[in-house]
Amino acid sequence: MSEKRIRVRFAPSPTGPLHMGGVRTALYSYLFAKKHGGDFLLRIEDTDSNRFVPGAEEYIIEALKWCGIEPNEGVGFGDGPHAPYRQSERKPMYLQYATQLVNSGYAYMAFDTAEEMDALRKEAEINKQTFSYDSSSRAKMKNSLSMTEDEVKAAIAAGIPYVIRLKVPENTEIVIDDMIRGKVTFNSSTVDDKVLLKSDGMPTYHLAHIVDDYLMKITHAVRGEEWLPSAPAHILIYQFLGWEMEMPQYAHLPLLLKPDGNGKLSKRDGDRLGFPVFPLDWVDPTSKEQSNGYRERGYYPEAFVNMLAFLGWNPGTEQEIFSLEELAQAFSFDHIHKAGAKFDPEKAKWFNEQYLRNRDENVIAKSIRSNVQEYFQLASEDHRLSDAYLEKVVSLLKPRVQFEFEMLHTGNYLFHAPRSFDDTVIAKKWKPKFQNFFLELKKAFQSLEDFSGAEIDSTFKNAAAANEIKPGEVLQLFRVMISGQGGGVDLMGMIELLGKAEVSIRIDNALEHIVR
RNA sequence: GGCCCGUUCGUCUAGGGGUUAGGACAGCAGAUUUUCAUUCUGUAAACAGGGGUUCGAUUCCCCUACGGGCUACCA
Repeated sequence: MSEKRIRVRFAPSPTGPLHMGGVRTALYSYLFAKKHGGDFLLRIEDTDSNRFVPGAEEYIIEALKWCGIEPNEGVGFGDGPHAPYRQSERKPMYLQYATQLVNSGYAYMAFDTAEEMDALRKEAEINKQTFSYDSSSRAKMKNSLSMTEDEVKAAIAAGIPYVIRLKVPENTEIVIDDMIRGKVTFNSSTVDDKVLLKSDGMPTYHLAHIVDDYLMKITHAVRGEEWLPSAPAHILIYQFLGWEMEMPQYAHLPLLLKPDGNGKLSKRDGDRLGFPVFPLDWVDPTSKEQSNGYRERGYYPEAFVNMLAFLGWNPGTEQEIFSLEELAQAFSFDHIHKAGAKFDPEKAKWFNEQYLRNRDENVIAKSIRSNVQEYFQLASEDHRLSDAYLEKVVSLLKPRVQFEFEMLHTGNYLFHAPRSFDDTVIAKKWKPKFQNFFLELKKAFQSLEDFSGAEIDSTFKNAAAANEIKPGEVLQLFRVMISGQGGGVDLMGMIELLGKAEVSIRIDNALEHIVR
């Protein structure tokens, strides 16, 4: 094996927001590079000006940053020795290699118009066939192979637009050694003469990614399975350019499938089933259509990345929670599952829950403070915004939620007195004699010096005994009086947190509601 | 249609010629929590089908079925 430094690139097209499948491709590329102490770079493949979407490139960069999948080279990450990293800015380089291929007889110029091509495709369709521009048909087409030298010169002189096509040989075996699938064999007769350079002078993906991978000294090319059918053409290009020894190793990743039914995961599935398909929120600049992001839906980036890593890969052990560094240590293409993975939104939530549980209470408290203030409209000096108060809130609520933002509405009664009461509980449990009990309890609370959970608990039990009441009779009732709800966080903990004064007020309020 | 890839519990997956086919999510049941949630315990649940090869195939080979991808001057 060579001692070449491992270099892996992520090369998306700025045609819209980065799909979670794209993030996974970036993640695996990144992990592989990190595992081997190599480089990870971001290249923007913007060779199709028609599909360019403003803001998409910025979105890609921001999404990678949010995930912690940071390239050490490339667009948005300080460029590097192989700048520029945007293909539109590398246009002259591609022409050079396309010309080289034509001159060496491995490619040719084709003058066929879009209309002519469409007509041929339609005709083939009628006969239930597919038109293919290849060794079987190119002699009948208008190209530098079928035309005389003079005709070609005349066409160029007349300014007739042309493309450069790869001249794929007939009936030869092409084998690709994929890192995930092993050896895959194709017959060159099933590969069409792909366009290498478009009539506007821009390269297609086929030429561009190869020139760039070669120039940027890429050692491993990770991409989606949808590229496997064109891989033989890519191998041919490497051979024809004389770069066979420098060809990166390809890894074709399985696809991400929709949770229900069949087919690959799309934005529509997210809308339909209510889960995000993109890392960040996105608004389409022309249609104004909105797409939900994991970030805005309250996912921790660590949880999102961890979840994504396990969609098609496993560490070979039973450990499921991995930091990015641990993932990089454990990662290997050997453990990538070959079949597509159906995405499970429930498991995604579970991952977030795990990260929430493991997060320090004071960290969460700091994180939710401004949201709490806004949500409950608290003055900034309100004691409920203090570290101490918020940390207790978090410790009470943490086992009950999967996302930080859920704490606000799940635990709303920790921030304000109940505005309504669960009357079904009251109707079922209330007895007139309880009124006196709760008044006594309130007094007992007020005389308590140490208003702590244990003290509160024993005070409660003593008061009940004094009134010949079993604690079970009034416990849920008490909860409803304090929180308005029949269920919720630990009652004594809640009372301790709320404090003497607030609890007294709430008892009075509740009594007024019940007895009135 | 053609070419290519794939197929283990509902889902993500481990395993790999001889296993009680393991784990996780979701489900169900019980314990604990005088609530709910948490936690714990238990439980149900899978090798697509057919042929080979073999003493023995879920595992290797072939065929079929099913699923997916590609079949653009898009990536």
